[in-house]
Amino acid sequence: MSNSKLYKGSLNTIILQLLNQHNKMYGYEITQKVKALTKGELNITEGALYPALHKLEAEGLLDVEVAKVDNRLRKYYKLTDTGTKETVNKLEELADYIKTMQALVNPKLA
Amino acid sequence: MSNSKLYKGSLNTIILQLLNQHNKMYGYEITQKVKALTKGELNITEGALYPALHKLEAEGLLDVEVAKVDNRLRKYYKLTDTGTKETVNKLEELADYIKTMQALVNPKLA
DNA sequence: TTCTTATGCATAATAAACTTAGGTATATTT
DNA sequence: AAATATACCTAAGTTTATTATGCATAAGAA
Repeated sequence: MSNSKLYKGSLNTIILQLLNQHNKMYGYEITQKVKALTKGELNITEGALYPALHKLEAEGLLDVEVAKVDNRLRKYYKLTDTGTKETVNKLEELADYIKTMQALVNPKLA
Repeated sequence: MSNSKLYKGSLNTIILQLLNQHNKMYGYEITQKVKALTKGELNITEGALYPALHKLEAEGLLDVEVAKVDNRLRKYYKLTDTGTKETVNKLEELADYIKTMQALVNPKLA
C-alpha cells in the first residue's frame, strides 16, 4: 500500500469514497484509479483489496454485478443505500482524524 | 484508542511528536495529555502504549530514565538524536498522508 | 512466435498494530 | 472502608495489510 503505516485502516474509506464518486467500479480499476489519483504514492495491493471488497459486500455495503469484457471477467461493485450512508460516516471520521492529528501535532493552532 | 480505525498506525507518530514538544514524559502522562489535547476523542490504551514505548526504546529512538515520585515509579522517556530525526520523518509522512487522502476524497481540489 | 507485461480474479501464510482483559502496587478521594 | 486515580506491565485474540502464490486471457515486444 505504502511504506507509511498511516494508511492502515484507510482502505475501506478509500474504496467507499471511490465508489461514491464513480458509481460502479471493478477491483483492478480501483487499484489503477488510486495509483493515478495519488501519482503513484499509493498502491493498493490485491491481497488487501479483494478481501476488503468481499467483506464490504458481506456487510451489505456493496452490491456486485459480474460482467464479461473481452472474454475476461469483471466484478463491478456499487454502493448500496447502507453503503452510501456508511460512506458519509467514513468521510466524517477522516475529517475528524485529520483535525485531531493536527491538534496533536500543532497544538498552537488548536 | 478510538472507534475510528484511521488511528491505526498513528501511535508512534503521536508519541514521538509529544516527546518532541515536551522533552520528557512518562507513559501515564502521555495518555492524559492525548486525552486532554483531543478533548476526549482519543484515548491511548495502555496495552498499546507500553509495548510501543518499549519498541521505540529498543530501536534507539527513545531513552529512558526511571524516577520515583510520591513513592510511585515513573519511567521518563525522551527522544534520542535518532528519535528526533525520525520524528521529522513521521511528521512529513503525516502531512503526505493527509494530502494524499484529500486528493482521493476530493479530487476536484487536487 | 515465444516471452513478457497487462488485465482480472482469488486465497493462504505471515507480520504488525491494536484491543481486551487481565495483573501488581501506591495515593487520594468519597 | 471502598472506590478512583496514578503508574507500571503482559498475554491472548482480532483486525488489517503484506507477501507469495495461483489461475486465466489479451496485448505487446523480442
